[in-house]
Amino acid sequence: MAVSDPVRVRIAPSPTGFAHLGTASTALYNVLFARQTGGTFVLRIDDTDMERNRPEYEALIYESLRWLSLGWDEGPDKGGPHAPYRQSERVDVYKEEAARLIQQGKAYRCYCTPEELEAERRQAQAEKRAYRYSRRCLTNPPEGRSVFAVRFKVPGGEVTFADMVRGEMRFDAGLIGDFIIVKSDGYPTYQFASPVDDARMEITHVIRGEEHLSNTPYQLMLVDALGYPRPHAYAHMPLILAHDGSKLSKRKHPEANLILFRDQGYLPEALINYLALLGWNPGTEQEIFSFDELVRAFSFERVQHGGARFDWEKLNWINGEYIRGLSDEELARRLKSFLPQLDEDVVRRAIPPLRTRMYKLAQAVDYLDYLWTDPPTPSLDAETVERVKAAIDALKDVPWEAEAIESALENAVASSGVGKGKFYTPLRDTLTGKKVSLPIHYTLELLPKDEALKRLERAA
RNA sequence: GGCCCGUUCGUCUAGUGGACCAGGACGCCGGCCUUUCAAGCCGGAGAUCACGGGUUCGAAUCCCGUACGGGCUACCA
Repeated sequence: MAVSDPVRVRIAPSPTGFAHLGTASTALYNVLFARQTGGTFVLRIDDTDMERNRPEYEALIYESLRWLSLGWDEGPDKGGPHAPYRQSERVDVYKEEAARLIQQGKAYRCYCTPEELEAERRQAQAEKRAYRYSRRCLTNPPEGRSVFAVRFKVPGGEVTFADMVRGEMRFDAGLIGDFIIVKSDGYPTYQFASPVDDARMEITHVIRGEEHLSNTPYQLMLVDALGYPRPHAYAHMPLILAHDGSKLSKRKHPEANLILFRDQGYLPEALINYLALLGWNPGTEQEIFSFDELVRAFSFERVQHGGARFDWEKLNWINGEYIRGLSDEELARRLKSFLPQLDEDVVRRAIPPLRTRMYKLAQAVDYLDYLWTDPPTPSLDAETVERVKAAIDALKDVPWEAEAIESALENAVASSGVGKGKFYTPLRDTLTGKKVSLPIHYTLELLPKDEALKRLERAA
């Protein structure tokens, strides 16, 4: 592959579960690099696991990536010069390549049953040696069997390659046993399909998670055996870790589901910002980055080598920063789907007191649900009831607008002989049924005047 | 077991031989503001740089070893 080739990168998620944080993170780094170099970003669906694939998971990948504005230039839904982009639709390609390898003596059929392989493995373990396939089907194939997988005959030697984050990598392929490239169901394994497609789709830079670092020599041997040019470089990005330091996985960590972030009201641009900072840093003290700033600042040299724990607290802070930075119009627009019970006008009026109080959009519900639910009427002592009555009197003839309400209330407080806290707390309780609310004048104003007065009179 | 990657405040990190008895951010604690809760502002605590050996006048920074964590080693991806 010539160095001057236009950059082509890709992600290859498998639709075996919801789209998760790791997919977003890898996609982000790929997109950043593509935008930075004027390259092309390809989405390839890696659906070679017939047991676990589900079409709805593929739809979720599209939905999640689009939500994050991590759009692709070529993919199953858009087509492109290397279609199809779904591996299940490229089985002929892999079969053809496997046949070529077999013909050239670089791969062979393996008729071993899972039980036989398991026995080999056990044996090796018992003898305390590293397990490698015995090659019995190469040297002494069994007779009369028809079910087979295809194994790559590992040539051994040393495999070296350039990693943009870790530098020159070197692996001893002598330690790698012959591995399966086509499963007995006819579908390719990841180790086979991935490098074949990368080569055929002319991927120039393979940017993926660190879990694939040790897989790279497997794939490079295949690329060489097939006679394809190798990618210019790889970049193995640090893993996102769960709180306990283990790799964030779909099974163990359902909270890594991207759709859940959207549904809780994390802003896509805030999540992107946080993800970029997890494992990479600009070398300056800047923390908040627009997408364009990320495109300009990102570089693989400044990528962390070790995994990073996902920290909700910091994400919450960044998300809050973004929420506070939104215009009233924009915030109202984004809040809409979280507050279907409210008129646009009410949402709009709620924004000034609301915006500094949320670190995620779904919290608006906690502050505003008193507007569409009827709180229980508190039972107040005689003295408190007098104050509520005073509030009603003060409010009765006031224009229903926050400032007017505030000054009317302040007058009532002044002549009540108690402080604001003591005066407002029962009002808040009566109006919302909660101990925490927006400032009392906003709490009142957002409610229709008759409804507000009704609730107060009920308690008085 | 083998191979690979990693290890700086609770967390994310700055740091590439002397300016570091280690800087920033989140979180935490205290104060101010304040009707509650936030936001904002001010201040503070918090890291013997995993450990042990080297190299060097000098090491968080270089080398070796150990420990710990993670990944891969599947007819999962």
